[in-house]
Amino acid sequence: MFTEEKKEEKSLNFLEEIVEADLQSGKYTQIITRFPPEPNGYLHIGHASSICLNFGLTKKFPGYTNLRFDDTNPVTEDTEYVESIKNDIRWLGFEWEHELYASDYFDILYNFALTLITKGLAYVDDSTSDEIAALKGTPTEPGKNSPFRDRTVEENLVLFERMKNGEFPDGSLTLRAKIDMAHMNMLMRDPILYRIKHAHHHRTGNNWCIYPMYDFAHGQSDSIETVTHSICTLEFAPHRELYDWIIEKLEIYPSRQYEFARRNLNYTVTSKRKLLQLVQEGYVNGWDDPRMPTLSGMRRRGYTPESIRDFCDRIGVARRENMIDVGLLEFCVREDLNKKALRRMVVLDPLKVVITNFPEGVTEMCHSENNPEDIAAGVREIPFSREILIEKEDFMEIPAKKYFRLAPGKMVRLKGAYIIQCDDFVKNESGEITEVRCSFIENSKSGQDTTGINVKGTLHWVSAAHAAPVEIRLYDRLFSVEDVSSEELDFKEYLNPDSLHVITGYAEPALLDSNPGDSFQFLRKGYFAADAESTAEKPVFNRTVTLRDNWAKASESK
RNA sequence: UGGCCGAUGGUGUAAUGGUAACACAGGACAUUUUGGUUGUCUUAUUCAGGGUUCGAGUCCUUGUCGGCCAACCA
Repeated sequence: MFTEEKKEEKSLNFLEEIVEADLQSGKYTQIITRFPPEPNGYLHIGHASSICLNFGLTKKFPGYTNLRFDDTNPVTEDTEYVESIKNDIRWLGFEWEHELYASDYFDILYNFALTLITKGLAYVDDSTSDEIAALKGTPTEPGKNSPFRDRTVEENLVLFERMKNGEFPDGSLTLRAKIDMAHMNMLMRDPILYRIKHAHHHRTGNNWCIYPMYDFAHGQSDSIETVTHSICTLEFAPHRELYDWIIEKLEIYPSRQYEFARRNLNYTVTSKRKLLQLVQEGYVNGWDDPRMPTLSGMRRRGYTPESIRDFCDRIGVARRENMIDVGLLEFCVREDLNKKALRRMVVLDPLKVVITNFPEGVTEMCHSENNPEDIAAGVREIPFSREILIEKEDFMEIPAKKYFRLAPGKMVRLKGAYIIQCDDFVKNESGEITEVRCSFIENSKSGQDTTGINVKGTLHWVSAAHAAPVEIRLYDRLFSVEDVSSEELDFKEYLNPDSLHVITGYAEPALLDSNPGDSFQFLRKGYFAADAESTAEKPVFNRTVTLRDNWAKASESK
């Protein structure tokens, strides 16, 4: 018997095509990519895409990927971020070849600047920031030369050295490339290469008071590392001309830049500035708040690395603007957790049910599979007794059409236990149903049912006497509009007021056997992960995502 | 009135001059001791006009629409 391996050949994305062509033409025998975060914030779902792209390329083709921190702006950067970034990349499932820092190249970069000055391709400018802006021109008007543009090489060398030595205050002088103030590409109008910042750097301390700009650090860092394919987002496309110019004038290793469109998720913000604001102004409880689209937040929420990688894989990569439905991300995590998560019964909004024909004070053990998708996960014991708890929404005094849960006279299966029939119910003075009275059907116990009765509905339940109260945090999307950037008001105006509800749930005893980070499927309710701070004394579960719910969908549309 | 980059179902990605495919979302049915899962079916004159060609989503051209570019941020 032959089991034919019919692996559907997935077509290459445009970056893979470029790499494959470069490999086939013999331009390279191996490729080198890099993931270049600035350590000024936590990694988010958008970064995951870039990580999967860069590391994915060298997984598919010969070569390796470096982690390089783009730490050229000391005032916003911090080692806290360095650590979280490394942790998140590893959690996602990737390992870099070398851990590198642009700041390691400050000496080399300084010498590159000297080379440019010596070649008459860079000059020290005394202009203020406003003056530089004023002479820059606009996209439709050419700029004008700075009055300091024609200093001699010697003068520039001396001034640049004095800049480095700390003889000038912040913002007083800059080093600029001498290119063309009338260039169509604004970035080529004598871009600033170095600026003065008397600031403490997280790695170089107070060794430097001049720091290179992105354009004078990124391309050269790529070149120093002989990165073959430097992949970045579309907004850097105009920088490519400058990237190439610097490499050409410095006559260094010609790394090449390729751009892809950043991935946008609806109902989500991934701007570092906005995320920082949410954290600093207390709209969320830190970078790892489970509502945050940060990798640390998603981890705490219960997202698995596999599901995030699968998501990145499914959305692909291209060069056009996009808005991806967050529902796809939810689909990915459901699909992964469906295979892995152990099932447990937890009642979130309890209603007491008394089984009137079941003896008082007796506990009977029932059994249920831990995961119907995975027989190897085994079965567990669940105590059953005279008083149980079910969800309020699982009983209706006057059942709606096609409602096949509990209602007067109706029968339902209690998952893993007996079929019960509703005989009566009790209301309080305000008309609220406080108790449902049922009788269980003899010989209908799960696994040994000889009654032949076919019921439409199966409910999750928990024995009242054995129920363990657990804190449950119900999360919903953080924003109530698809795209805050296309709305008129400040993005915080669109925060979803219902993004978090904390309730007490009543769990079957088996749930208590869990550790922080463990994921479970609460039957019929969704996937939940034990919070990082969950303890045996105070168990806390975060809802990762609800289950698909066709009944809720159908009732909504009515 | 500038330059650069884009445009394929509701969404995302394919089709590399030769039958518009896959996934998600939506809809229908079946299965089910989770209204979960699973299975089947279903949803597009490829932004518009013109051109090249036996043949165009793909090449050329014009237009329209969208994004990006004037931080001592990355």
